[in-house]
Amino acid sequence: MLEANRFASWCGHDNTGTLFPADFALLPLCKAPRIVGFIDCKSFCIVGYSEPVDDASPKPWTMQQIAAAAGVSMTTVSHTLSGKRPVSSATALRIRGLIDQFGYVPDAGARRLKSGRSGMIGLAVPDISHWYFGRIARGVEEMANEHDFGLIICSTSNSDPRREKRYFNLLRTRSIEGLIYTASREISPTDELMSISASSSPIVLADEGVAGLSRVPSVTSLNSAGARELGRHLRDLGHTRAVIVAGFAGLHSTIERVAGIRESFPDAVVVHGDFEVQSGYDRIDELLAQGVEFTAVFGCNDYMAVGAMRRLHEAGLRVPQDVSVVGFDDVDIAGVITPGLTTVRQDMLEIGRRSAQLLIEGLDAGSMRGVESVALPVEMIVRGSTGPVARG
Amino acid sequence: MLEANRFASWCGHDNTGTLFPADFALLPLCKAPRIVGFIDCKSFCIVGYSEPVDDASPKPWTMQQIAAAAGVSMTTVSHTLSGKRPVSSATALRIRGLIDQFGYVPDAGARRLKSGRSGMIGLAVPDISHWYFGRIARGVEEMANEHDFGLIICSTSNSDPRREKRYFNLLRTRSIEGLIYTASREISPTDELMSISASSSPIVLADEGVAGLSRVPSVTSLNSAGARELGRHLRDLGHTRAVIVAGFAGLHSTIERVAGIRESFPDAVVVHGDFEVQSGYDRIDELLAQGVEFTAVFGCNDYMAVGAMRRLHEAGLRVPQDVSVVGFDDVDIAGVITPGLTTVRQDMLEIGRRSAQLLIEGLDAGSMRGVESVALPVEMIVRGSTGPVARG
DNA sequence: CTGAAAGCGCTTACAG
DNA sequence: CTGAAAGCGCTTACAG
Repeated sequence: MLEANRFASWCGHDNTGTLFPADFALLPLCKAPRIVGFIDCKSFCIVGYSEPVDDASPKPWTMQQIAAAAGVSMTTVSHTLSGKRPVSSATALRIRGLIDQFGYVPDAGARRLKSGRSGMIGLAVPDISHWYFGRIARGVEEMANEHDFGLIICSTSNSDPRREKRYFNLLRTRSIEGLIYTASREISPTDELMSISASSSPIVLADEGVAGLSRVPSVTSLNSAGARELGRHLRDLGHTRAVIVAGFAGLHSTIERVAGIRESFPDAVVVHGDFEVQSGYDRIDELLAQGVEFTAVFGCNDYMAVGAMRRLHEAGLRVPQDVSVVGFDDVDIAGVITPGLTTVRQDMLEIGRRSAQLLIEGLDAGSMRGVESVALPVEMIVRGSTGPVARG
Repeated sequence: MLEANRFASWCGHDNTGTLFPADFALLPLCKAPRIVGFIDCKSFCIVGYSEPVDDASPKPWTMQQIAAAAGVSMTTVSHTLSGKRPVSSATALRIRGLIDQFGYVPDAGARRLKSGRSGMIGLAVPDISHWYFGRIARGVEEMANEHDFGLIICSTSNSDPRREKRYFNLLRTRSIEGLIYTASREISPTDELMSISASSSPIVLADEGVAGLSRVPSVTSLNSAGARELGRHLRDLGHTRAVIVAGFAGLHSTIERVAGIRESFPDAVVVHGDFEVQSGYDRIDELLAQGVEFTAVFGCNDYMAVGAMRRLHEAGLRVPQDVSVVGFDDVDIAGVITPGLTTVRQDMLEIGRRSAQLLIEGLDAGSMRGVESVALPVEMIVRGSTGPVARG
């Protein structure tokens, strides 16, 4: 009591309610009191708080302090929060009141240390600023949120090795409970992913399966079905000479899409781009220079198709009168450009959602063993970029 | 030794090196040994590991186990890792060897519990799948990575109150050390943000300042300068009758852009959209129906400008011969559509990078007090959507 | 319905 | 150059 003048406030309770001096509720949310002494733990405790230092980050309240203020044990506070065992309603009410008043929030790290669960999942994508991966991310986040998981994003930046390390370390340090991985290029068997996933870690592959990782569940589109449909569409329009601007040669999706198109165009010329507009432009440029003749262009994604259209336009070739062009994905711009791009719509949002769902399923089950891969249906969208082949 | 048959492996060392049985290195990375007994802590320890249960998530190694294997204290292992005090090079070498061999990674949660730092920052954006916010996210992530911070993404989904709660709780639970907040609409003074930021929490506003939060640093574009330039451009082309399809009325950026344009077009009609393509379309539709006459349209962002262009096209009005259209942002499609959209380029990537930089500065300094807001320059990009006003 | 106590896996004064 | 020990803030058997 010698230091009584340092006490700025006190709180007390009897077993029926809680008493606070008027100014107590006005304490800034983040200003943490130190318990300086106990008068009677069952009914009163003295609480002091440090001088107003709203500059440095103030220490948050602890469960210990809530317990002391409520005159109960931490056990009871903990159970009031978790609901894992009954707490008398009077006590619970009092504790909850204190928690609200103090603005107490349990420390996530401490919680995690005991429970072993961080409540976080990770998403590794090549570039979060791409529309395509952004949609996946949004789907993942929606589903994660529905299941009370937080989301940590890691851009792989098209395989920067330092970054690759980083997100797998998130898994290792238990910062995240599971990882959703979206491959951008072929994954070499030497990749860290291979060794990690070999030990049945909680990993789901989104959008792109990886050869040799059959035990890792994946969520992909039915690429072959979509490509087949596009092929038939152009075949039905009378086209016979086609070129395919494919993606990276090692990717599952590329292989599947090329195969699907080839069912209708077995002789189609195949060139490879990198999924960006410029590469579509460049490939068509090269083909034109080489004198290759064609009336149809398959872009393995919309961006390359757009690049192709631009080069055709510059060459004085009209779309679709002279050349028909199709893409894949149905990105936001596909319907905005003129002519609109005929393409196959992938539901990227759903790919993200389902990926998260599979991961969380596995997490809840304690193993990815029973989790099955998913292939989602796609839908052809016919717009103005395709038309009947020119006569003559 | 009665249970010797349960021991699958052992390890030992003398003070010059480490000895392991051949199969030891082949242990799956995540299979954790339990220390079953010590023969001589200074030279040998017996390690057993559980039956091969590659199904359930296996327990990772602990620092305790590394220390035991190396015959040193945890203190020394910890300091070998952190470098916070000298460790004899022989010991350090031995410990590092063990760490590599075991694939040990320190537990992030435990580390955080002691150090009080999670190494994570949060980013709250309305919708991560939008190109615009995706660019910000990417910039934030780049900078965060450079400073060894992880990034947690929270979509605010245009102010779903449940979500709003969630990301501020990340801050409260110490899951993240700081938050970058991108407002999508006007922030009401009753918002949680207001109360949180009032206590000088580590928060940075990206892209959009908020009235009444002067103490919270922000990173924005020079909206008025960009808008002024667009206004002059159209004025120079001879336009006099303009309409402005503005964004949400309460946003700083909207106010600034409208003001900038009005310097050249004080009488411009102002209508408000929601930044989406459809609203640009709808507003022009309404104006045409009302018989409003104009030769120039200012979209407060590119998407609305694109919507406006589409409606004009449908009305048989040519861009730019009959009506000139400008946008703001220079999103990816601005250069792809025909005609290309004249607009003002904002460097969203840099907005993200700088926001993260300010936040991390404040975090390192222990306070946001000295952190100054930033306004980034913008650049007008003239494309085909603007031209001289039609004579007559 | 409630509490005392152990312990999650680290870091860091304190003491050689 | 190194170690024993306290403690970060919780959760959870164990014991009433």
